[in-house]
Amino acid sequence: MIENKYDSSSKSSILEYAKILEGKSLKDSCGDIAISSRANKGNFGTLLEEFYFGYKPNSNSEADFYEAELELKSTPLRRLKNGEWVCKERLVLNIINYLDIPYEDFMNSSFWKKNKNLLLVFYLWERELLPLDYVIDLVGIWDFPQKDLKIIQRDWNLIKSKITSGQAHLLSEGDTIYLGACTKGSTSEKSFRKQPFSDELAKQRAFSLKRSYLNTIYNSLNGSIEYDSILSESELDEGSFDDLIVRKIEPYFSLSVKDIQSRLGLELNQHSKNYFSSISNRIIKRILGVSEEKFIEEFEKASITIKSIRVEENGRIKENISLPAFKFEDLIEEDWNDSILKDTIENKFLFVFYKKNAEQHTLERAGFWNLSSKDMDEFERVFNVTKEIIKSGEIIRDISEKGIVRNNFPKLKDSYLTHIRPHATNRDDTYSLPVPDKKTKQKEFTKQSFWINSSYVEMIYRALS
DNA sequence: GCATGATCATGC
DNA sequence: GCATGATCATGC
Repeated sequence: MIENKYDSSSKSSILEYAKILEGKSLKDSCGDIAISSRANKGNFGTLLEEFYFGYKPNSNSEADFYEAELELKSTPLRRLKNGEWVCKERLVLNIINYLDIPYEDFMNSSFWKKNKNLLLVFYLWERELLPLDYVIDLVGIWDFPQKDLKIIQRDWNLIKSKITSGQAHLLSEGDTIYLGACTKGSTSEKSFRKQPFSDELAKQRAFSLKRSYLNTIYNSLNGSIEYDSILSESELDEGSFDDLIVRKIEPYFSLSVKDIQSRLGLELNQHSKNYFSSISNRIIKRILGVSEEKFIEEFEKASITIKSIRVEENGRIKENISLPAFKFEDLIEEDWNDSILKDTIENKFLFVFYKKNAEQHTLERAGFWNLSSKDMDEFERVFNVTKEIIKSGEIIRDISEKGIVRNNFPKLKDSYLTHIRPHATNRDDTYSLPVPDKKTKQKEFTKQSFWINSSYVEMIYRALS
């Protein structure tokens, strides 16, 4: 029915035909399929392939339009509170074949063969709508820029080397910069696979472009945001991503915050209470050579967050790191794999440590860190414990005479990695509970968040020395 | 003294 | 008005 609408051997013809989708839903574009009962069930990508492009979805190792070397991918955008649209999820590409990859090179890999050129269809996801009614916002072909490709190629090699050294079960999303090895399939036993150089079963994983990277693709196809890059293409030949960036910070090691400020010509307002956190972020941006009002391209693409930590004179770290407060109602609806929490913690962090020295702090060390697969499993465990507590409605343990409310959420001692603490303006700053508390019948509870234990941060601090 | 709960300050 | 980073207060 769609024959002759485009030339499947020509990139430009396919793109031209795909572009017609912009501003419309599949129902608009394909009309008659709306009455098909099947069409109300399929997911967006399947419907797009079958009814608009007119081919059956497949799992070939070749690209979807193999003559044109073009792989079709659709991906949802979700609206933020401020009205802006952002990518909702990572872009999942082909499955990682643990048994084959040790014998592949990047350039002849199944990954590169299939995904060299992506035809991307961004659609506006809305909870209440059927896939047929999602409006297609933007269509474009993505050719990886050389600079990105260098990073992606290294990511691919890192994933390969973990598998080659019998560590497929230890793969973790945060290991890599732009290209991830994301879990694919259910978390149940059956999604475990054999790996070639170890008897341990490993979770099935697929190559994926991180959500943050996909977001910058969307923005650059749209031409909407300006980024400042910190690594040139030639620099990338001189070392790993991590090393290159830490090397840029190194000249400032052992200088006091004040000295760095005067060296960089940064205004200082010591009296402001969040002086430290704001000044530290500004310092790192300036050291990396990025103007303050712009985003760091590589950090945005890789979703790298800067964490500035103060170290006591005796080498201890007092502060736990807070994560954004969660909504009780949202958390119980989430599966770990598509949870906001996992999304927040699975990428890399740039830790910058400032050591207290007499009355001032000096920049002591810096380095990248990401949670290991074991850490991710531990977070998943604590996440699920928390979820069950909210679901059971057994939240409050007791209330002291002074009105201090003790709860049953996981505590510092319950995990080496994370605990739950209030994160609110005051006790009355609450979110509603999906199940009223059994003891007090209250329907709301003080906002809480996951915190990363200071002892874990201390461990990072020692590891980066 | 430390763990836990409560609250503050700032900036968007 | 809220998110975020930081710090204070209470009680074991």
